[in-house]
Amino acid sequence: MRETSPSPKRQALIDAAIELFSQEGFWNTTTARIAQHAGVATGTLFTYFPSKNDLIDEVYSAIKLEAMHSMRCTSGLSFQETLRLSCSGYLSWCLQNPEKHFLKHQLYQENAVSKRMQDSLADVFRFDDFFRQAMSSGEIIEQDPELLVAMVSSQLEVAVQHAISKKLAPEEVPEYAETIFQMIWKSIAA
Amino acid sequence: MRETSPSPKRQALIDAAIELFSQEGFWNTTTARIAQHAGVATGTLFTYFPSKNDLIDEVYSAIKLEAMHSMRCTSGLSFQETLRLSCSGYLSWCLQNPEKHFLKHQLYQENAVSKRMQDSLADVFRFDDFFRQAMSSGEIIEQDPELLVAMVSSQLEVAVQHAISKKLAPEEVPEYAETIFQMIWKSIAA
Amino acid sequence: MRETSPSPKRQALIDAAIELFSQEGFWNTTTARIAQHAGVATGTLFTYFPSKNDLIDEVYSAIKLEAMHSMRCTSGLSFQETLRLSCSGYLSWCLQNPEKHFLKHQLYQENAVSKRMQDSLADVFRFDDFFRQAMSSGEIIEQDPELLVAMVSSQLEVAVQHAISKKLAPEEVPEYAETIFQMIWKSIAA
Amino acid sequence: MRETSPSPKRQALIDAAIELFSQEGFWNTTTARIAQHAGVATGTLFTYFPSKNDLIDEVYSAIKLEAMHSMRCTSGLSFQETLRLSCSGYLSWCLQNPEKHFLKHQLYQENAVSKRMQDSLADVFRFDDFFRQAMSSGEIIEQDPELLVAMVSSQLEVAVQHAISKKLAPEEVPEYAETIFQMIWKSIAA
DNA sequence: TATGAATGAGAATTCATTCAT
DNA sequence: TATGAATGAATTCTCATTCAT
Repeated sequence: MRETSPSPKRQALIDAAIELFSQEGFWNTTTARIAQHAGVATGTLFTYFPSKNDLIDEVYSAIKLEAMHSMRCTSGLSFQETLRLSCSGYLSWCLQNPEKHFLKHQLYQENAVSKRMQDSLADVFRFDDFFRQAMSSGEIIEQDPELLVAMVSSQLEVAVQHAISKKLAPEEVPEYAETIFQMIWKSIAA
Repeated sequence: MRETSPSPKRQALIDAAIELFSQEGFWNTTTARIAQHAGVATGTLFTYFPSKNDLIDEVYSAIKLEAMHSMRCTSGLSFQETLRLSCSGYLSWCLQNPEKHFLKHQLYQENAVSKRMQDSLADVFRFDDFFRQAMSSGEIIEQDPELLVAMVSSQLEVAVQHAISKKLAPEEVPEYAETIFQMIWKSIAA
Repeated sequence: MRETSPSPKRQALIDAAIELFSQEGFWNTTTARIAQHAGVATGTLFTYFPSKNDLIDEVYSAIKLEAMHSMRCTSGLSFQETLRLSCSGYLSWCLQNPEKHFLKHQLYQENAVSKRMQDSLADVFRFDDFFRQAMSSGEIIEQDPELLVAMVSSQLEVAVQHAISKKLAPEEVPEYAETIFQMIWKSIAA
Repeated sequence: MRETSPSPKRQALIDAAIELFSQEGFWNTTTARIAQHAGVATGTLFTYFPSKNDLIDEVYSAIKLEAMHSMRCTSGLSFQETLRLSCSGYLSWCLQNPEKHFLKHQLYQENAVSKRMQDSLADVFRFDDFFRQAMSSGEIIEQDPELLVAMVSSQLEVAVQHAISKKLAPEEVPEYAETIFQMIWKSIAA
């Protein structure tokens, strides 16, 4: 099902960057190490990415897109049900890709991602619209949608972090996800 | 009530570091600039802090202590009331010290703070014990106390961030704090 | 009368190099840009020129030859008349090809041209012989012919530079050329 | 008679730069080599000069000032006499400092010197004013003073170059200087 | 011949840290 | 203690040149 990747070296560089950034942190990872880890020459990195910062943008974008994809769910469901599935979908993805989850958080917090890339990604996912709708239909409390989105996101992040640090077994995830969802839902339900 | 600080230069360095780190980011601030901003010679920084990382630990510790102090409240109150006061106290402090709040978050996320310092601070504030108690008295849901503490903390962080970005006026804070507390409380109340 | 050029790509590369070198300077122009500007692949440059330095030699040679050609004049004239025509011819050519004139000077001064190429070109134009003759016939002062040639050349260069910086109009050129020639002639006339 | 130099390392760096630039050319000399040649660490160069370009400006300025100094002569003399002394003074200096003379020319031609520095030096020596005066008193031909200055300068440069390449003996210099002056004078005398 | 992705040896510059004063 | 010039390893990025296709 995978499309022929546009450039194996480019992908190798992104993969290497993800691995090293999440292991050593972004500022402690040199472009030389990334290239080496990707099995290419130092200069090759710069054939694909004009600068280290551009590489970071691409890494962040790639992870963010993948993460967002994990929350996509069938339409036609109620807001509550959609949110439930989104939460559990995201939780599962994070637990299967802990280093990506960590790195996404990290890059964002470190302000390593360019404003340009942040804006371009923000335009793609309009969660606040989704919440606004639920608000007008009286399902959730009346609050700034942006605040609610941020609240829910951060609760999810904490839940992920906790599950990782507790080394939650796969079979425990569904129940854990439901517990978390209940906490989240109680905090925003009308 | 303040004790005579052990060394004005040491404090000047910490203050300069806080200001510059929060303005330019930790990795973009050189020790030379910190010293200069503190009005001392470059070498002097190293008479007080063995390395840049030690300075960061001290900076983090100083901010964290101050932040924690803002949540201290009179004993003899119920858990709910204590939490309510803690939340509003912390929110107020953050809104009055946005750059410190920001920096605390930043340093923590960037893994710039040494494990040693993190552990030593965690020992000082035993929030989980506090939550454990409330749990056994049936006031809040049965969940890993660590998870609950993390959840509540992160919800507070989001609330702060949102208030800052929305430039909340001082007179609006009490009501905002209560709203936030309600959301938090609903998510953990038994 | 022009022979079919041995290779259009080779010529395109030389032309592109002339344009870019004179615009950005030799050391700031990469072989990749030259190739791109010439509409060929980066590697192609090296099928025609073993190295960047060889390209420079060729560029210099091409310009020098063209410049020298502008001074060729009908035989049978007196030394003075020949020199007068040479001066005005060279001046005209320079003013019509300011970037080539500039580049020729530049490459020469920067020692970018190989000794090999410099010698090989010096062999082609035997100006000193021409001056030596005039010297023995008593038309010009007794001095090392090499010195006189260099003097006259440099005076011409200055005249060109000045005309360019003053943006001399085409109709003013003949009079200017004559003025310059008078100065030159006075300095070497017996 | 020498004043205590403001910084021996700074001077050592300038001296090393002069030597290496004139031997290998500016673009082929790395900052590392300059530092090494000056007997200091690589980083030290940048304590004294913010960038390689700033070092070049300083080198050029130092040489230019020294060269100009060689032309200073007692006032109260006629224009012709002043020019004669200037020419011979400059010639002597160049022959005693061939590598500085060469480098000055080189840096100027390569456009390695910043416009800022060129302008600041041009303001110091107002040769054109000097020529303008002689022109109004009828001593030299009526021409753009800038052109005359450039002409005379370039004739001198050629004379220097020639003397160096011919390895003129010191005792031959006075006579050579006079010959050159005669050629120059004839070309501009009224 | 022609291509252009890949190479990797440098290059300029930075900066935490040292140390003689 | 305090200083700040000096250090030099480390970093990002460049670019002439190669070579498999």
